[in-house]
Amino acid sequence: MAPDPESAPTPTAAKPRRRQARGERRIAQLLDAAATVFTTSGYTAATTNAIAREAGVSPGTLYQFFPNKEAIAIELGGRLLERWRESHGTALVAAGQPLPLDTLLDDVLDPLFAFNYDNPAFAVLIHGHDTPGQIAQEFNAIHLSLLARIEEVFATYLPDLPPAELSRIANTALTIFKAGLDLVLAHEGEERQSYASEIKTVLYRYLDPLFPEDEHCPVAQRAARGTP
Amino acid sequence: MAPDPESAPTPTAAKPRRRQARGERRIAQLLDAAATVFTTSGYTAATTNAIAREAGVSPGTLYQFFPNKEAIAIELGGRLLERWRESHGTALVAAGQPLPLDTLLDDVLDPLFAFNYDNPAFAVLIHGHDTPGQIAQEFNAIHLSLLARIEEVFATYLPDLPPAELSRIANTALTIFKAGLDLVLAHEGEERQSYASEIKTVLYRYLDPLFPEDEHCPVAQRAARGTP
Amino acid sequence: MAPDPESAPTPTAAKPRRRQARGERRIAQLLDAAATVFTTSGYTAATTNAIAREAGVSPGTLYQFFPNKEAIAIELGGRLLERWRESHGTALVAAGQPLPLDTLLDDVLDPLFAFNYDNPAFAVLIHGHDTPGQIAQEFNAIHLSLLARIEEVFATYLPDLPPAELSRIANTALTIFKAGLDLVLAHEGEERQSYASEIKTVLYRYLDPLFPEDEHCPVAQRAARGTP
Amino acid sequence: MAPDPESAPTPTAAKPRRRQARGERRIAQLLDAAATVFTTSGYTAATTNAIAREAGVSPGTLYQFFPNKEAIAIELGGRLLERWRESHGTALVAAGQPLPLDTLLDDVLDPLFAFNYDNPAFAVLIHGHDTPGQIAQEFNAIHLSLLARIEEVFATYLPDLPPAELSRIANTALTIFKAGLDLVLAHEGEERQSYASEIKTVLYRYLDPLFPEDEHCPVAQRAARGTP
DNA sequence: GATGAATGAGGATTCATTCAT
DNA sequence: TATGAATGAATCCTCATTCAT
Repeated sequence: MAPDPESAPTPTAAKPRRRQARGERRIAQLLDAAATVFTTSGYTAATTNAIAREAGVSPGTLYQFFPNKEAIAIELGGRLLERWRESHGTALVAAGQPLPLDTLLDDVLDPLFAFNYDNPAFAVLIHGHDTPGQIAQEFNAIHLSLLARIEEVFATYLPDLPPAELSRIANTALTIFKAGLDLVLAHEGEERQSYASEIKTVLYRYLDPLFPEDEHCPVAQRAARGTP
Repeated sequence: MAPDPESAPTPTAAKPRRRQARGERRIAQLLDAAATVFTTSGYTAATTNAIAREAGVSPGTLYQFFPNKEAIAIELGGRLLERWRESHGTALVAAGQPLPLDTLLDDVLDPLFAFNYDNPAFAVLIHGHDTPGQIAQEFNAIHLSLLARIEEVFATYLPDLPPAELSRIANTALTIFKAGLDLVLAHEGEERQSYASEIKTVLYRYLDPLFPEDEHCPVAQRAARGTP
Repeated sequence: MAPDPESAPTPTAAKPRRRQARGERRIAQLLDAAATVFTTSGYTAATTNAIAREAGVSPGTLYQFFPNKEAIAIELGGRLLERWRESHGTALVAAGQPLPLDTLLDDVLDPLFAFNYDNPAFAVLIHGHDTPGQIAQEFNAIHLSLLARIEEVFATYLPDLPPAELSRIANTALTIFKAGLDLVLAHEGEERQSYASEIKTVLYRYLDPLFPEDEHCPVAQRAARGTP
Repeated sequence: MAPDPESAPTPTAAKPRRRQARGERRIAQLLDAAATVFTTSGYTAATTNAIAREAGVSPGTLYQFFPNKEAIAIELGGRLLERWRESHGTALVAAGQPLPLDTLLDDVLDPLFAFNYDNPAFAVLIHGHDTPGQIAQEFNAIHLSLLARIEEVFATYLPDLPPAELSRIANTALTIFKAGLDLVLAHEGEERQSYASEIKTVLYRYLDPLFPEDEHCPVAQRAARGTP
């Protein structure tokens, strides 16, 4: 049993910092466990008891930090998204000038793939096959924020495209990426690399004709992508 | 649309079989109900009671025809696949000569999209996000058979490609199609048409560079696809 | 009678364990309930809901402590066996010198009968008419261990008997005892005593001719048994 | 509800013979099936559907002849008892003069064992471990009728015994026989024979001291039984 | 009579969630 | 806070029994 050093009913308002800290640790612990369990079983089949067990705490403790199963998934998704943003997400916006498409794809997708290798729960949650009603909603929001980012980037390249089309292209690209990610994650080692390349090729060939010809993109390079 | 055999008791024809008739009708009814429920909730979250209720029968009746939930999904998947094969599945093999890629894509994907508009459960099942163990197995088999078909077709165009690459390309194409299908099904009316086109464009641009230049494929047509 | 730990919250002693305490109490409670229900309905017809109800808890609580109905029966059987061993089981081995048969029978059977008066579930489980597969296995193990003990004792009296015969005799004696036990338990008061005597007589007369004549067993005593 | 076969409002008394005949065949079929299933699974675990299937008829048909599961067991038990009586049951009463005990035991038990080899369902039903309430009652009746027969026989040998004791002895003997039967049936071939002998020995030694010494029973023979 | 479909209450078991300690 | 016991509705599935044909 974990000894509770805080249990003394001292009427003095004692160090709330400590509490927060421990709470945060617990939450992280629980979210890690949730990530594992969701990845293994999917959202619906995952049980809160399994998550608590995986986290090494009792079910009661879990509910001390999350009001219900849904909230765990939402918080986990949010944190993963945030983690992503913190580490690589700004790269493609920070870049002052437009990059050539293939560079752009490498710059964006390589870390995104890498991130998902390390955080497979992200794919599980963001996909949202499975996740019922309310949750889907919540993750749709995340989806939409990704979408918005993509549109933003595309818009810098294609400022004249009608918004509807821009949206459709972004949506299509994101969809291809998400599906491709599953494909990539479903393989290991060299195969995985090959599939990652393949997905980038798909996106390159899909998007290339849309992008304006510019000097940032050497012909040789494009040709290489175009006919492997 | 699935014909409702329960509807009007037309006094015309249909007499020869008696005993099994009611049962067959019930099975169809149950599978229709299952399709609805699976589409709405996904496999894991779907309950056999919900399926029975949707079919307007008692749970016991359901179990008279199916040993368990899994069997329902498998039978439903099998029937949908069969229905598909009966109606359009042979088209792409029946074609004597190789078609130009865009025609091929239209010929194959248009009916496939159309079929999935009418049978949204197919997408749910074939995707198999969610579906546990044994089922995944079962549908993996369907997936693999589709894959084999695609490889077969591609092989007629690209006889010199190393098998591993052929397999990867087929897998990638199928993945794009399946993901695209979800995207398409997620929209209605004109939007849906636009997305269907978009997916065909993705696949066209992905596959076109792989396909040999030949007279079946007029330059003008390809150009149109290449830069819309 | 099983002591009821739930009864009066005597402020004396019993404090060292807290957490597990309630659980242990529940388990005992559930096993008591199971004993009652198994005795009343037999294993197959007993329902876990009935056991839970009898124990005054919800079905969920039962499953917090036992994975399934089988486990309850096995645990109950194990505990009863253990309880038996703790209280009287060693008597017949502890006895340094071979006793005369009638003393032996009294020493062994009287407490065994008494134990079964208080724990009628033991007979239900040990008999295993009814209990399907895995359970039967489990209780067969108990049966075999009893058998081994009996053979052991008989062997000290009859070291020259061929093992096959020894085994058959032990098996027969145990069978008679078990059947007799049912007979005894089916009666009350004086009748019960008479039947208990009768069973001992049966066993005495069955085994006596096998046992060597020795001075431990006065003729008079034997004659009394031999012709009542 | 059990259909009343007499209910058809046909004013003409039409060939009831044929109907009866077919019905009897069905009933026999069903009872055979029931015997098999009860023997395999015990009464509680046996299902009417399983019985119908084993009989090669539909569940509906079963219920055309029996109002419920219980009735099947009762009828089966009754028929087996009757079959027993018809074939050997009268032997021991028909015998004008009292036989020596060992002859009597051979005469009675050998065919009884043989009968049970061929009709293992008899043991299952008569034992009535398992069988709930009402049924047990019913089979208790059969048990009592057997008991009465035994008492009757014993009474011819021991006319002076107080009825209570007579009853107890008969009950004990029957109990030993039933338990012994299980033991015997649980073995095959030579083992089975050995156990059958052993049970007869048990009964012989139990009953012998009760029976009056008489010239029907040669000393040599008795000695053989007494100390094998 | 026979069939097989239909029923629905009930049984084992699970799981999100709450509560006493 | 942490614990783990408690809950009970909901799940999947079974089975005795009934009903339409």
